[in-house]
Amino acid sequence: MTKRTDYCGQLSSDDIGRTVTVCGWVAKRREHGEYLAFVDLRDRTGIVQCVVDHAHDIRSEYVLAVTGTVRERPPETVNTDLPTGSIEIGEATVEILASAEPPPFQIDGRVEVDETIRIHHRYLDLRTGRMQQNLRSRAAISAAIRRSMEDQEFVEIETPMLIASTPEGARDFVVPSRLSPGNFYALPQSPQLFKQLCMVGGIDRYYQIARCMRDEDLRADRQFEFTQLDMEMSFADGEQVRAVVSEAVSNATEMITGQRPESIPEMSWLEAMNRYGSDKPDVRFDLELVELTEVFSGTDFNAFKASSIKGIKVEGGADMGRNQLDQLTDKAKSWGAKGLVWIKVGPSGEVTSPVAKFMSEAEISGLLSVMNAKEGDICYLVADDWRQVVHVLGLLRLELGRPPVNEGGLRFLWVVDFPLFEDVDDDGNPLPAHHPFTMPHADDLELLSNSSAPDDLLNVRSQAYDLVLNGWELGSGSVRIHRRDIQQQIFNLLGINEEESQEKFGFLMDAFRYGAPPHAGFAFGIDRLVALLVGEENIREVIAFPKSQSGADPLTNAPSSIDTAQLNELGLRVLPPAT
RNA sequence: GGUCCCGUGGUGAAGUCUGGAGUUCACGCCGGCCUGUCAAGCCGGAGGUCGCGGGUUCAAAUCCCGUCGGGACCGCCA
Repeated sequence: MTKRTDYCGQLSSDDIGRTVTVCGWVAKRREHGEYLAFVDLRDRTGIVQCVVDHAHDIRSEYVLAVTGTVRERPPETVNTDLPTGSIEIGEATVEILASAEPPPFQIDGRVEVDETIRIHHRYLDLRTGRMQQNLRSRAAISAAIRRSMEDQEFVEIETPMLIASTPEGARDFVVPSRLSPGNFYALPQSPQLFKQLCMVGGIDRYYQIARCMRDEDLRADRQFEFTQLDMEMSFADGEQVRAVVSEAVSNATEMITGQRPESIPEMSWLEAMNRYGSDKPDVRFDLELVELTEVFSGTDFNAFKASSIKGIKVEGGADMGRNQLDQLTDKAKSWGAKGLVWIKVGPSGEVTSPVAKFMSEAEISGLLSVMNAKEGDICYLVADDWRQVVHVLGLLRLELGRPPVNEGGLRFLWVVDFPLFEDVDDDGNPLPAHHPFTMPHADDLELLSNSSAPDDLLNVRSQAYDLVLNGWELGSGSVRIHRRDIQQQIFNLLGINEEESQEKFGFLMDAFRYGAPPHAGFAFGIDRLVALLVGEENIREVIAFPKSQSGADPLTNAPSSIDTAQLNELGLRVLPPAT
C-alpha cells in the first residue's frame, strides 16, 4: 500500500510543487468525459480536490490512496468555500484500497436523515462532518477537564464497575454472579461511596472521568450510561469545590468557544423555585413567575382558594387563540395542574378571561398592577399548593419562552441551599433531596435534632449545590457528612435503622470510625456539557454509539437473549412475560 | 405507567383532514454525452408490501381498531 504523506485538509499553497499521497474516502466525483474528472477526497481533516482521468469506476465512499503533485488552481476555478480551494492534486494516480456500496444515506449532510437509520449505520454516520466535529469537540472538552483537574492537583483513581447494589437512588443495572449464584453485582450509578472512602484514605483530591449507569427511562438528555467528571476533596467546603468545578467547566468552555465564561453566579434553591419554577432554571430568558397569593387572599373564586397563586405574564401574548389556550390548559393539567387561568388585557385595560366574572374589580386591578400587565399582554395563573404551582408554571414558562439550544449564550448558574429533604413518604419518613450522605446546613442542625414535625424537616437546608447550564442540570454535589453520629441521625430520620444502615453502608460507617476528614465533592455530566457547548439539543449527537429511547441499540441489537447454558451457569431462569 | 407526534422507492419531503389507477418534488443510484467542475451540467433509466395485522367500503397510503418501531414530554432519574 502506498504510504500517506499528508492529510487532505492540511494541504495549502505552501505545498505547491510537492508530490504527495493522501488517503481517504471519495466524497464526490465530478466526471467531465473520459479524460477529466474531479474527485473530492475526504479524511478527518477535510477535503481536497484531485484531478484524475479515467475516473468512471471510482465511486462514492471508495477508499483511495491518491498520489500526485500539488498545484495552484487556475484563478477562475478557485473554490473559496473550501479551505483547500486554491490548490488541487494534479495528474493524480489512484490506488483503490477498498470499493464501497452506495451508502444507505448521503454522508454530505445535504438531506436530514432519520436518526434510527443513522444509528443503525453509525459507522457511516461518524464520517459526517457533524459527528466528526462533535466527537472531536468532546475529546477536547474531556482533555481540558482532565488537564484542569491535574493542574489543580487532583489524582485520577479508577473505581470498580462491579459493586454492591444499594437501596438508594435510581434503579440499578444488575449483573448476575457466576461464582455466587443467586447473588448480583450492580453497575455503579456513581462512584459516590468509593470516592468518600478515598478521602478517608488520605487521597485528599480525587477525580475520575467515570462511566455511570442508571436504569431509568431515557430522554433527550439522558442515556442509560453516561460520563461524569466525578471529584471529591478533603478539608474543603462547598465554596472551594464550586471554585474547582467552575475552573474545569470554564476551561472546557473556552476550549470550544474561545471565550471564558464570566464568573458563575449563585442562586438559592428557594429563589430559583420562586422565580423560575425549577431547580435548574434556564436564565437565558425572563418570563419569571410572579407571586399573587396576597392579591387573592380574600377571594370568592373557589378555584383560587389555594395556599399559593402565581402567574406568568407574556408581553404581547394576547393574540393566543382559544384553541391554543385550550391546548395549553390540557398540557398544564397533564403536568398536574387543576386548571390554567388566562387573562388577556385589552386596549383600555379591560380584561378577557373565562373566569373574569368570578374575580372582583380589586382583584383584577391588583393582578394587573402586580404583574405590570399592559394592553396586548396575557397572564397565566395557577392556584394550588406552592410545590404544584411552581412546578406547573415552571414547565409552562419553558413551553412559552424557551429559546433553541443555539441561542441566548451559555448561562451557567450555581443553585445552592437545596433542602435536605424533598418530601415525606407515605410512612412519614422524609425523602432525601440529594443523597443521604449530604451534610445539613450548619445553621439548621438544630431543626434537625429538636424536631420531628415533617414541616420543620422540609425546611432544613442542606449543603448541596447543583451546576446548571441553560436549563439543564449539569451536575450536583455536596458537603458530605463525615461524622458517624450525624450520619446515623440522618439514616434514622430516613427510616433506615442501624441494622439496615450497617448492612448497606457498613463499610462507610466503619471507615468513619478511623478518622474521616471533612470532605465535599461534585459530579457533572460530560455528555450534557458537550451537547450544550456544541449546540446539540440531544446528547445522542455527542455519543458515538447511543441507545434509542427504548434502551435498544439498533446497531448491535442489544439487548439480546442469552442461551440456556449461560443462564444455567448463572443459576437463572427466565420467567414468561407477565400478561 | 401516561400524553402527544412521526412511519410513503436508497435518503428527505408532499399526498392522509375531504377514500377513487403508487401520483409528485429534491437528493442519491445506474447508463450515455461532456476537458475546469466543486449543490457540475445535459439526455435517458431503474427503483414501492405507503411499518405490520385486522376491519369498514364497490374502492384504503388516506377512515376505524390493534400492533411494532422511532421521537418529544409527564411520572421516574438519591
